[in-house]
Amino acid sequence: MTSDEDSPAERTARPPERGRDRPATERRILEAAQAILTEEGPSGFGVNAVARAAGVDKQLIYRYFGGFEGLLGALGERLAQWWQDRLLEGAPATPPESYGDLIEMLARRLIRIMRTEPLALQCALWELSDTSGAVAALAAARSQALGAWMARTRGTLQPPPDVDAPAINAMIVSGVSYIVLANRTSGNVVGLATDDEATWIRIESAVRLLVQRAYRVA
Amino acid sequence: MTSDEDSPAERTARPPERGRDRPATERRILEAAQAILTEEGPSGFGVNAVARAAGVDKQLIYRYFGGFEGLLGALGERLAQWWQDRLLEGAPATPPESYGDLIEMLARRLIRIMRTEPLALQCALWELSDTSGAVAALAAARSQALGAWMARTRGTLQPPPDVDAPAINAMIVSGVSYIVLANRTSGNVVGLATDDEATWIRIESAVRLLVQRAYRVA
DNA sequence: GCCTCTTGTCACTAACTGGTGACATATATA
DNA sequence: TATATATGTCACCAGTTAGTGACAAGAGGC
Repeated sequence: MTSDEDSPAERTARPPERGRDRPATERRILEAAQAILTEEGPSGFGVNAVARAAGVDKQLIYRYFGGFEGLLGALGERLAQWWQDRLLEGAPATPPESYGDLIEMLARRLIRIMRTEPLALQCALWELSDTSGAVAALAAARSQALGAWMARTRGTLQPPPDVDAPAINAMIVSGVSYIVLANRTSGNVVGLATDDEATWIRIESAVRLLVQRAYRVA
Repeated sequence: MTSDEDSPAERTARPPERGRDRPATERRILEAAQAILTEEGPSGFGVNAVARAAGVDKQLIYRYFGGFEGLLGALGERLAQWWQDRLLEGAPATPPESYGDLIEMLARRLIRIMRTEPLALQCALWELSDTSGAVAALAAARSQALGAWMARTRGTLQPPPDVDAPAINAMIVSGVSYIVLANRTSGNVVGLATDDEATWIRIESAVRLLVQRAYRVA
């Protein structure tokens, strides 16, 4: 209980080292946020963790982004671009010959991205678990990226008129997403050993069979 | 700072009210755990919350179940039975006429359960998000229940020999699961407005089309 | 040189988590 | 009836979270 415990002059506030630069700091924070989400997942994502990873005081998150929600919004914009890049990279997109080919290509790309990019997995997982609606921006980003890829690649291809293409496509995309998600934690999805690489070839074949038979004109 | 603040004789330990009965208490705890999981979901599930809901000190959870993991194990056994009951209830299971009919029936039952039972949703969500492996018991319970229903209902039906039935079925079950899960938080899955009741009819039709075309002998 | 705004850091609160040791009391046993 | 054990409660621990108010110091305008 000496008098020095509350002597106000002792606050030295270690000098900020790297010069003061708000845009750079905001970028650092966003990059740290993306890294945290990638490596720790939604449950590890928070103001404290992001600030710690960015090497910055969390107060700045409140000042620059308006708190948790604002940070999520900014991250959403960043991830929208990220999704577009991931979808477009890889094979040079040889034009599909049928609507079924188009959806099959989409499914293959989705499998590749979700299996190789942890960030994609964590985003999907976050969208499923969040109830506050704050993560809606992330879901919108991915949905928009998928739509853009479709519009860009489909050309003039049309599904057979008697098939409910949106519903079929939702089932395909959802099925792929769920299998990859479940593989992250269990290695056995619905009786399929997803830790075996051969299983993924079977899954791609199953997708091919489902899509081609669904969209074949009867 | 009077002397009564640490006088040891003041610990009165309010009388336990309801008589001491370990089996009953264990049941109370498990019921509370199930209720918490149903209403709050995985993120709200914890020793403190369960003890609070059960009106019991959390110390008993450690004594009777050996902590968090043990509680999960016991809850898993309870939920295995729960899944079997949910799968068997409802329509009296008119025997399917084809393997496709069988899978279609399974998908319909799964949609009904996941849409009407929050507990089913939260279980699926928990399985996807847990990384510690502690929730594996829950996944095993559901998987086993699905398998039992299949074995019980399929009779002698066989899929066409040239189709990879396990992979196809995994895609169907996964697709249905993901769509219902995503509907919980967003109301718009992959461009489908899942908050509209008519959409679910479209989804069931899509499942029917996918399954019947996949399992029709070519 | 002085003054103001911005950038950054520190220190704290209140609430929560999983987990543990000590205590009180009802019940069964000797 | 005395004693041991099982059951239940309380109080705390160290660690975490989201969020806020106060302070220090660089940067630019006058």
